[in-house]
Amino acid sequence: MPRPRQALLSRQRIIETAANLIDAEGLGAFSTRRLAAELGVRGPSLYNHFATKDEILDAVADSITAQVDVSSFGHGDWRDALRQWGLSYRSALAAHPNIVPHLAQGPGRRPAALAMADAVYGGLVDAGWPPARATHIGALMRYFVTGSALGSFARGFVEDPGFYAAQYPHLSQAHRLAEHQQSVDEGAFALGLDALIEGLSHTYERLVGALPPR
Amino acid sequence: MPRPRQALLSRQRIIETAANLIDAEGLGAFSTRRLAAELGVRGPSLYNHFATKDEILDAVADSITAQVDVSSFGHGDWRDALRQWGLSYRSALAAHPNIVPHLAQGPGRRPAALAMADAVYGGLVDAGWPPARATHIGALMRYFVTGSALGSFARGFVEDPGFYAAQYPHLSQAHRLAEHQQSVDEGAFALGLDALIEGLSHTYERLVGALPPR
DNA sequence: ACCTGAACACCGTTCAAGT
DNA sequence: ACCTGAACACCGTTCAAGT
Repeated sequence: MPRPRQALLSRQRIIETAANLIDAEGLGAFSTRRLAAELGVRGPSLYNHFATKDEILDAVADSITAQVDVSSFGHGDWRDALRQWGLSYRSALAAHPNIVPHLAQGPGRRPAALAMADAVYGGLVDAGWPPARATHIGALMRYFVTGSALGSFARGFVEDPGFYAAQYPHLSQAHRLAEHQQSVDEGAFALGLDALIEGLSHTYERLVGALPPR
Repeated sequence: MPRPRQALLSRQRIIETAANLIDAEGLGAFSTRRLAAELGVRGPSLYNHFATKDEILDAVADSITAQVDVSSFGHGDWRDALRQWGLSYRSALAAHPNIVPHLAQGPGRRPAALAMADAVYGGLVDAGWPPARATHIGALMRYFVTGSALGSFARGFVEDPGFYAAQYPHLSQAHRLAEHQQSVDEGAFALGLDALIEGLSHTYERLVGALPPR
C-alpha cells in the first residue's frame, strides 16, 4: 500500500494503541512490529511519527502522567494537597503498572511530568517548606507512589498453600494474599500515605513552626 | 569446543557475570548472547544451567536480596528494626538499580526474598502489630524502597540550565539536581523513612497502646 | 554432563522506492 | 508527506550432534 489520501497513523492513535498493548501484554511483549500490526501498518511506518521506540514509550508515559490531578496545590493546607495528589498520582499509575519502570526514570523532557514537578515543588515552597525539603518531599512521594504502582505486593506471593509451610513459619497465610490483592495494596498505600503525612507534619512543626488549624 | 574436562560454567559464575553486565549496561542491553560472550561460551550453553533468561534474572535478583540485613527484627524496638532494615534494604537495591524492576515483581519463589518477608512480618507481629497491619507495613516499605532504588529522583531532570526557564517557573534550579544526586536521593529517603516511622508510631499507639521507652 | 552450530521466529532501525 | 519491502545486525530458545 502506498501513501493513502488520508494518513493512516497519527501520534495520538499510536500512543493510545501502544498504551493498550502495554497494559494488556506487558513491556516485554511490546515491540514496534506488534504495535504496527495492531495499527494495520508495517513496522517502519511508525518512524514517520516517532524517532525511536523509546520516544513512543515517553509519549505513553507522559499521557498517563497528564491524568494526575495537581490542582490541590497552591491553596489550602499542604497536608491535604499532598494527600489528594498522592491518591491521584497512585491511581493514575496503578492503572498502567507495566509502563511504570519507564515512567520512574524521571520527568526528563516530558511536559506533563515537568508540569507536575513544578506544581508540587511550587506548592510546597509556597506553603513554607524550605526549598531543599520541598525537593525531598517531591522525591520521596515519587518513590512511594512509583514503588506502589510498579508491582502489586499481594500478587507477589505464589498462591500455592503448601508452598510456604516448611521453610517460612510466618508466611503460612501468604498464599491468600492474592485473593485480597486490591484491599491489601490499597490498604498498605493508605497506611503509608497517612504515616508519611503525619510524620512530615511533625518535621514541619519543628522546622517552620506551628501548623494552621485544618 | 566440545565438553571440557572441567565445566566452563556454573550457576554462581553466571549469576555474578549477569549482575555485572546488568549493572554496567542496563536490563535493555542484557541478552543471553551477550552474557554468554562475556563468559566465553555460546548462547545455548546457558541452557544447561538455567531454563530461561527469566530464571537467570530471578537468581540475580535473589542474590541482591540476600544481602539485605534483617537481623534487627525479633529483638528490641520495632521502630529501630524497621529503620535498620529499611536502610539496609535500600542500600542493597540502590547498588543495582537496573535489576529493581524485576525484583519489584515480588518474592515469587525466590528464597532470599521469602526469608526477608518472613522475618519482617514475623518481627512486626511479635512486636504487637495486628497481622493485617504487619502485612501493610511490609508492603509499604517495599513500595518506598523499590521506588527509591528504581530511579534516581535527582538524575531524572535534564542538566541543561536553559531548559526549564520559560515553561516551569519553580524549576529554575532543577538542572542542578544531578550535581547533588547522592545527597538529594539519600536525603529524600532519610526524610521519608523518618516520617514513615514517626507516623507508624502514632498508629501503633492508637491501635495497640503505649510504646515502650527506647 | 555440558558445549556446539544450525535453525526458527522474532527484534529495532535504516533506506531507497513508490505515490 | 507517509507507507512499503528489503536489508542489517541483532534477539530467546530448541535440538541434534559431538565428546
